[in-house]
Amino acid sequence: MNVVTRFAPSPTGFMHIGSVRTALFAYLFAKKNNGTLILRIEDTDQAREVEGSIQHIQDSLSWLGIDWQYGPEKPGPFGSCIQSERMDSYREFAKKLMDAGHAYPDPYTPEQITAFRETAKLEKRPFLFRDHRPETFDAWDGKAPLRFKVPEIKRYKWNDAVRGELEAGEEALDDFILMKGDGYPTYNFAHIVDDHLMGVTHIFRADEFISSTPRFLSLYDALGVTPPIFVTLPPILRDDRTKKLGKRDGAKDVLEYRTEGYLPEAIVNYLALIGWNPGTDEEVFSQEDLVERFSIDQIQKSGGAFDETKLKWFNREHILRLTPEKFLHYASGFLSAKTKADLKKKNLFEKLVPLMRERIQTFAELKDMDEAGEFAFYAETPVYPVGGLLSKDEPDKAKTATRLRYVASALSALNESEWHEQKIKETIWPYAEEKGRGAVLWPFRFALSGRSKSPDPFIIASIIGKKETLARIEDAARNLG
RNA sequence: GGCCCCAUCGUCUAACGGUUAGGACACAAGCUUUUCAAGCUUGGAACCCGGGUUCGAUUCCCGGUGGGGUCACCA
Repeated sequence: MNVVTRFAPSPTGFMHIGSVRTALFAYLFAKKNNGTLILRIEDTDQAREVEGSIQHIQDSLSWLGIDWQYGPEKPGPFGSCIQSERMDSYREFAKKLMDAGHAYPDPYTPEQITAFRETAKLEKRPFLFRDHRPETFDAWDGKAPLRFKVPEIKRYKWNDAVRGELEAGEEALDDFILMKGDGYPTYNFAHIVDDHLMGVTHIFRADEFISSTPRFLSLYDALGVTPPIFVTLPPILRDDRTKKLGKRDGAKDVLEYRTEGYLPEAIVNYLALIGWNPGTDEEVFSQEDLVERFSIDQIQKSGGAFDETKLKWFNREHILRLTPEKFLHYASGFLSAKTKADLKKKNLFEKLVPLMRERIQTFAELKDMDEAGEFAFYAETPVYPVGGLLSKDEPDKAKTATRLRYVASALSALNESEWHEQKIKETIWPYAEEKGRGAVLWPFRFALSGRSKSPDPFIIASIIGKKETLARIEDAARNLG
């Protein structure tokens, strides 16, 4: 089968984690099967439309590496991928239904409908548009709301690729609106027409649509169209599991994760594992791995919570896998211009990659570290209180100065080719063992960094170089008197 | 409330009738080459409840409970 999937957001704002996951699964499945992914914009509710959303949605998907064959700027053989530009199709199908006796113009005003609903509410029963259907009706003028004349109130059973046999009943069926008073189709109608016209074979959707499936099915029946395969995804819950993740309660714009220093591959990796698993213990995947392994029958039925802590762990795993060049590229976006310039001037930027990499989970942490001055001492001689050099083990100034002078003289014996972390460590270690690690290593490290918390002295020394290392140590010893 | 869906450690999950119920995140302790990270080792931690079916149920069936969803001229 030639697979065609679609992701069909409404342009009502940004994309959150939940909608991204739906898009991702549709993408993975299409890609895996050399199929087609259509990005369809469902903009039939003018009131809710938010300016710029279409671009924002595309930016989000692109950032995540999710690409599509047909979209807002790439019409398909079926025409535009934006519903507001497909009005002719909806009118045509509406007319077809009307002519076949499956639809009729709504004779009531919105006020009357509201009154019906109020009555139902007072009688504590759900409002369904059933016994309000007029005996006879005029031809459709194309302006009045058009209602579907549901052929039969019955129980529907269908098969879902994830959930298996599902059923829902008559309670969901009534003469629902096909075309609204403003001339636009409803979602219920438009998505069915489009999926049909676009040849969609698999609908990846959230599970909130299960309960309205009987409506869709009754419409497919009336249209004489075979429904696509439903692939219903489990919900993503808030981290407290109290409800489905949604824009209303805190779900944020997925692009915010970019600002916060997350890698798109980490987001994709983590999201793929909420509601799907490869059937093995492996967890860290590249996008290519995911495409290769993805399959519908490993999709989960039950909902899963979105846990940002685990996302951070995935982010770290992917940061660890970045090439130094890529790491630097991302890091550049989070370091101050001054820090970058200082480090580059002394040729230290590349040397710091392993150090930076092992200390962060998100790139935003690099920004925090930078602002806290945790990189400044590499390029600039640190200024610090002399007392900081004294360790708990060795509070005596004169003795600390002696230790430092010994370290300096031992290191000065090394030539440039020996100036690397391992050799520096070997040179100092026996002395540190003899005099007490704290008594030697603490002042050594503090002399180089001027900070009570920093990477170890050997790595710092190897980064800033022999000359600078000796200068800093001698300076420290001199200040101690 | 009616209807629908779901149910394994705190969280994400493995198991497709027989396992000491596995892994990962998180957490705790210990180790490690001063500190901060990282790393390593170890540890605690789950089959929602009740009935069936079966030689045997976490697994299959039914009921309950709990959670989620849905009842628009929104999608």
